[in-house]
Amino acid sequence: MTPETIKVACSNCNLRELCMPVGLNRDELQKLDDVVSNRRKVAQGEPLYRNGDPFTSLYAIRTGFFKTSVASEDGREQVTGFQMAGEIIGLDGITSDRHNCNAVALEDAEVCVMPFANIEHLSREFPVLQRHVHKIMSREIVRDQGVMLLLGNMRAEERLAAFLLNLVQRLHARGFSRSELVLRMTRDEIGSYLGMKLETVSRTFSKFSEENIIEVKQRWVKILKPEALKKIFNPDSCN
Amino acid sequence: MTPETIKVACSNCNLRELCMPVGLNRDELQKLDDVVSNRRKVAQGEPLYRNGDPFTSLYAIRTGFFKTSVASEDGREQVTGFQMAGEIIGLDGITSDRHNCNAVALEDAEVCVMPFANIEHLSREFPVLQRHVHKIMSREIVRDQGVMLLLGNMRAEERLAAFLLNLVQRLHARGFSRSELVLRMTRDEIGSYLGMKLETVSRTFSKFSEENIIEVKQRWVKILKPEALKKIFNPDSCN
DNA sequence: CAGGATATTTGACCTGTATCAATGCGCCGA
DNA sequence: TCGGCGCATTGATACAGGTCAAATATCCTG
Repeated sequence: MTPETIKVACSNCNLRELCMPVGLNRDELQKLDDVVSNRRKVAQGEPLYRNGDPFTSLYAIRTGFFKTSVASEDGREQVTGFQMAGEIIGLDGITSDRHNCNAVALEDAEVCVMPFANIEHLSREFPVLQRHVHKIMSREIVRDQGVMLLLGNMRAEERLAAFLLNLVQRLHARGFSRSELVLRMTRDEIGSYLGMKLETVSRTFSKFSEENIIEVKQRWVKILKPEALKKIFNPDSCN
Repeated sequence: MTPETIKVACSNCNLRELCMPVGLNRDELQKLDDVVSNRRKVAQGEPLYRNGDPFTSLYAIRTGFFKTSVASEDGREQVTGFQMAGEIIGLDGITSDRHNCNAVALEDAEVCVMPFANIEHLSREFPVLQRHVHKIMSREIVRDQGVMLLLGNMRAEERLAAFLLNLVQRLHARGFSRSELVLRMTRDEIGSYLGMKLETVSRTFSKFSEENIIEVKQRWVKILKPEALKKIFNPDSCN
C-alpha cells in the first residue's frame, strides 16, 4: 500500500466525475485536496451526525449509502433523502451552525471530511469552486422541491415508480446496472421517504410485480419495463 | 422625491434586519449596495420568473407577497412556498443556470434585483457576506425538509395549524399582529402547498372556527387560541 | 349599480391508503 | 443445524380526505 492510496486526494479519486471536483482543472484539483481534512468510516446503522450536533464540515460520500431524516417533536420520522457515493451531505448544518437532521449509514460507509471553513476559504480564491458549492446547494433545494411535488400531488404508485427510476438512474451514473438494484433501505424507510406506510410500499411492489413491470425479491429489484414505470410516474409521457 | 429615495440602497432600507444585510457592518453594507442593480415592480398575478427562464439574479422582496411553485409534466402544480418582505427568492436557478420553479406575485410587489455574479464577486471579498449567502441557502434546505415532514407525516389539521403559526410568526417579525392576518393566497394555493384539496382546507378552517380556535372570514383570520394550534401541530407540547 | 366571473363554503358520497392482524421468509449467532 | 428475530407480505376492515355538486359570498368591470 503506497502512501498515495492512503492519503486523501481528490486529484486521483475515482469519484471525481460525480463529486466536488466536477469541472475543476488539474491545479484546482490539487488545491481541493487541501479541503479534505481526512476520511471517516461509519459502520452500518451508525450516525455520521445527528440533529443538534455542532456543524463543522460537509461530507463527500466515498463508499456506502446514507439516509437523512428529520423528526417532529412527537417522534414521527421523515426520511428526507437517500445518498450514495459522490454525493455531498451536511448542508443542513450551515444555517444554524448545528445539524438540522440525522445522517445514518445504511451500510458500512466511508466519507471525506471537508471542514466548511476550508471550503469557504478556498472558494474565495477559486471562483470555479465557489460556483460549484453554490450549485450543489441549489441542486439540493431543487431536489427537495421535487420531493414536495411527489408528496403533495402523487399517488402511491406514482411515488414508488418515481423513487425506483430515480434510484436506478443514480446507480447507473455510478456504473451499476440500469435495471437491477439492491435496496439498501427497509420498506419502512422507503415509506417514510415517500409519505406512505410500509404495508402500502409492499403492496405497491407486489402490484408492479403482478403486472410484470418489475421483479422483486425482498431487497432485490429488477426493472423489467422501465417505460411502464415512466408512464405511471408521468401519465402524459406515454409514447 | 429626492435622489436618495429612488436610489437602491441596502444601507438605509428598513428591511435590513430581515434581508441580506443581516450582521453586516456599515462598511459592508455600503458595499452591498453595489450588489443590487435595480428594483423591479411585479404586478399581482404576474411572474417574477418562470420555470426555464435563464437565471441571472436573486431577488430580495421589498414589498408584496409571492408564491413559488413547481409543476409535474402532466400539469399538476405544487406550491413550494410563500415569500414575504425581506426574503430572498431565486436560489432554485443556480444549479442549472435556469430557474426551476415559478415565482408569482400574489399582490403588487417590488423586489431588489441582485445579479448573482455581483453576489459571488462580493462574497469573495467579504467572508461575512459569503457566510450569509451560504446560510440563506442552507436555511432554504432546512425549510424544505420541514415541509417534507409536514407533507409526509401530518394530518390535515396539523398541516393547517403549522401553516397558520408559521405565517403569523413571520408576519409578526415584520411588525404585524401576532394574532390577526389577511391571507394573500387562495384556498386552492394553501391546499397545493399543504398537499390537500381546497375543500379540505375550507373544512379545516371551519372546524377550527367552530372550536373557537380561530375566527375566519374569507381571507381574514384571527387566531384566538394560539396554544390550541400549537397543540394540534405538536400533540406532545401540551403544557 | 348590475351582472358575471371567481372564490368559498357546505353537503353527500366514494376511494385510496392507513390500521390491525396474522403469516412467511431469511439471516445470524449459538 | 436450529431457533429466534427483524423484515416483508398479505388479508380484512376503517376512516381521512378526495370527489362531485350545489349554494353563497365577493370582487371586478362596464
